Amino acid sequence: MPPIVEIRNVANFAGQEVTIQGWLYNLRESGRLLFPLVRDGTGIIQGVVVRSAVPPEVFARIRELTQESSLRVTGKVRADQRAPGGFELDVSHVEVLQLVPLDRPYPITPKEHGIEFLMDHRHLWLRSQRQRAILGVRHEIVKACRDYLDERGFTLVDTPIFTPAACEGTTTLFEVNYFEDKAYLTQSGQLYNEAAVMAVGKTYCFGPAFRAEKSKTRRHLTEFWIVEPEVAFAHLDDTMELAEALIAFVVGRVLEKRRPELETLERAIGPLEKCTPPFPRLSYDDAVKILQAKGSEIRWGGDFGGTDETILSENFDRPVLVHRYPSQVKAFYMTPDPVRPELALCVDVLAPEGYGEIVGGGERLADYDLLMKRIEENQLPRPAFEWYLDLRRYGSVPHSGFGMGIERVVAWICGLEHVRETIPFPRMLYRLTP
RNA sequence: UCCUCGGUAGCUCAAUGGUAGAGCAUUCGGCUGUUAACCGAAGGGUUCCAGGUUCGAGUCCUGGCCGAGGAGCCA
Repeated sequence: MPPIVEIRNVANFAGQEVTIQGWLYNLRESGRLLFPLVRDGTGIIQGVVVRSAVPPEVFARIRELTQESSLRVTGKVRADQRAPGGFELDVSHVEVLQLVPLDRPYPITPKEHGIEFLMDHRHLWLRSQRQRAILGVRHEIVKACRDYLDERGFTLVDTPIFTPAACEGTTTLFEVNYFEDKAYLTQSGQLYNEAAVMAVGKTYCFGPAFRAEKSKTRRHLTEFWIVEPEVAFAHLDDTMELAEALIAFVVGRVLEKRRPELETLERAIGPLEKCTPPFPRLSYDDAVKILQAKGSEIRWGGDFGGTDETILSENFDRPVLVHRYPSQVKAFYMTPDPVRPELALCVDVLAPEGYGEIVGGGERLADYDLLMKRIEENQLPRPAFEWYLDLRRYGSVPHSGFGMGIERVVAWICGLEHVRETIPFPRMLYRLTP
């Protein structure tokens, strides 16, 4: 029996007989020649079937194969200049596992399709080369985040998905029945991170977050993934350095390990290669000045719109850290700047090329009285925050952290138009299936 | 939630108010090196739904449904 080989490894088997397990990607025919293209999740290889060289039933069986039929195909690996990937398979035998029926053919043909059709068939669309490349880059980004933090002494502490109240009070939450009670799907692990960090010193959580806002843009999902590191005794500058280093590490890892995927996506490498520290730092004050000079309607005290973020990031060739926003546009738990108390010790990182905010974070309020005041000002339900106040009663220390939205990072690194392609099964305002 | 655009063959799209079409896909035929192969032929329609105007509606009007792009909000 010939060995079962993954397509990505066929170069090691040149001249040998191998079996490949996969799906029919396409079939071309030219007289007494058949060219079945087989994919197996690791690559695509072109098979060559010469009518005179195989038994008639083998030729007939391959000829009637339909797109995405599952199969095992056996043949000899041969280097060939004409083949994409450099190798092709001289087929001698085929075993059909399931033949896609003629009266119900595979819906996604190797031609152009509209986004609605593709999203309705997302479960099949994932098989395409482009989507497989995105899944690979996403995996690498997630792994890079975890490797970076794990190697620096962070402990992963999982935070709950069901929560009793809003983390930030402002955004809309998904409400669910929780036996006789109401619960909400988390929008951030932030508050629980603050409890965990007092236990382990450096922590992060990595999980899904949910926002029930009716956002309808290329940057929004209702369910998205976020990595949130938190460090005890860290100040704003420390968290800015951490965000910068993490982003640079992630980009570097993708460049190192996922070149083929970036090529499939036709992603320009140059802009990614520039993403090395230090990243430019920009105060909110200066950012507003730049925006006003470029014709934005922004006034001091307001938050940036998507267009503002794009204008700002276009001034730089790498991610830009914007710090010290007015407290009024940021969450209640931000520490005020001791020099200018109307500002929060916070930072947003804007990705280059108009991809917008990928990181948001800052220094948390460590003072009990001030935090109490903020909770009251924001009319947050105090009982739900008693445990959070405990963190300021029992050995409160300065601490800082941030959240990085995985989908936006994937969209940026892959050069995608829309975050809907960055996650296997996107959840959006008008999209709950498949 | 608001603004804009769209819904016609399996897919992507055309069609001055006057016989509903093309490319691709599918089936059949041809080709011994094809690269989203190519060449020839065939089959394929509740024009999103419900009303209305008209001799006549895919086209015009009203309402609804579904989707896309953007805004606000956010990662």
